[in-house]
Amino acid sequence: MTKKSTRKPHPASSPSRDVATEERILEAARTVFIRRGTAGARMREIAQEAGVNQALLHYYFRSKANLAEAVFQQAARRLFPPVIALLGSDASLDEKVERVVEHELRVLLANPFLPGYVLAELNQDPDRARQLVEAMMGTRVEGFAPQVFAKLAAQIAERVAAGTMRPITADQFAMNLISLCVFPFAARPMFCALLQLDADGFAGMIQRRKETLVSFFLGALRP
Amino acid sequence: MTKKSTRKPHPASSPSRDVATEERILEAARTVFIRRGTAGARMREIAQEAGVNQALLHYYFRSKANLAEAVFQQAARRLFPPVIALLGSDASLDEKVERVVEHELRVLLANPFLPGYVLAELNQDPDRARQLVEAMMGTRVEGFAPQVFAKLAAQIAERVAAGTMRPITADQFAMNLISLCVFPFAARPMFCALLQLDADGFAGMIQRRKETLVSFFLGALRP
DNA sequence: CGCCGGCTTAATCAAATGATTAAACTGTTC
DNA sequence: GAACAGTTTAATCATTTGATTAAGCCGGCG
Repeated sequence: MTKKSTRKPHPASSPSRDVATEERILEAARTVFIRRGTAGARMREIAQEAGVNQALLHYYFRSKANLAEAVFQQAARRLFPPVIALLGSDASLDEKVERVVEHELRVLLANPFLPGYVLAELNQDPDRARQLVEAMMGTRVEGFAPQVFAKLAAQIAERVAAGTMRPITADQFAMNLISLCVFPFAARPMFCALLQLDADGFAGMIQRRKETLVSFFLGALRP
Repeated sequence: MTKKSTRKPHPASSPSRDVATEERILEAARTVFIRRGTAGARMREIAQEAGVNQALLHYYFRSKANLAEAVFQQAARRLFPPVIALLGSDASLDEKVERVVEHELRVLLANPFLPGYVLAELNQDPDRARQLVEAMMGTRVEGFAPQVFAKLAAQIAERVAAGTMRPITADQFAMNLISLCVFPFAARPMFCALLQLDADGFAGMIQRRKETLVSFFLGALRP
């Protein structure tokens, strides 16, 4: 069903598959892997979710491990490069804080299960850490981590010297900012249980958080 | 081996097992479940880790699900009640911040993989949320969440009225504090990859964090 | 001793699961 | 429209895995 009437001729390319089907499989794999984790996901469930036969998963991706890696790298590429780019940009520190908070809460509110999935994968499979950096190599996030932190440190030093900020290392600066943005999503089931929130209640709480988090963080940096 | 020479007679108790063996199994189960996650853990690996036969796992615990739940509830009981008790105590807000940070970083430094494991479980199995509150019922954490947050809110309102603190809801106060303490551990593989740290480097970074986190957090609350 | 009951093990089972195979289908080309 | 190449499917395989079974072990007690 949903067959493409216009099919590109692939004269000499290696086995070139139906890109729409491949995307449908990836979409289903995202859903199932994010819901169950890689170890808990079943190829049959992914096939059913995609509305195709199980053998097709192996036709497009060779193995479960390949499919899982594709999903993970895609998730990692969505989560990390934008933040690193923001932190490494030329904006002022205040602007960076504001933009990172705004960007993170907006993106994570639209994908509330991404952080839990990515963190679980990173914790359960030692190889995921390597795949993480590998996923970011392809994104040409100019400079990558070291330069970003060097730049952050320089900005901080400048403002500390000017007396408009209390000293903090770039590492701790970034870690605090990311923690405050991401952890509520990673620990979403915990907070929902403790504060007795449903999905809407959680979203509302994050909305209120948007208002307060920037001033909280900037307030902590005052001298 | 390591047979108990003194064995208690268990006249009318339900099948009472060798408590030392049971503890060895639980210890092994902790290790494997925390390392691989429940879905990724194998009963055979747990048995080998404990140095016993696989059938013994089923003799002491009926099923993998039972064993996994025992490990999870134990981990949850170690992580949550102390923090809730600290937050609900009679100490001042400043003292609470200081004590929570000190307690969390110390406990998590000794068990760096607990947060990742617990969060992964909560995200991958919807039933874990119920088991979480169930685990905390048994600990008689006087008052439980609602009272704790009510008390926090009262303390905050008092200091806000006195002009010594900027307003913040008790929810956000607690969420910020927990996020800053726990997230670096939950995202440990991520930070280790991004900052190129090994286990020692990570521990050192947390040590430095101990010095700065309290003043960072209290600084954010200044009016 | 001899047997009794709880503990432990080796061996095995049945179901689940990732992967493969061979056949059927579909649109394209000549 | 017949042959062809890429795509999709139903059926099946081999392995893994949680769970069970039946027999062995070991100390205590009569």
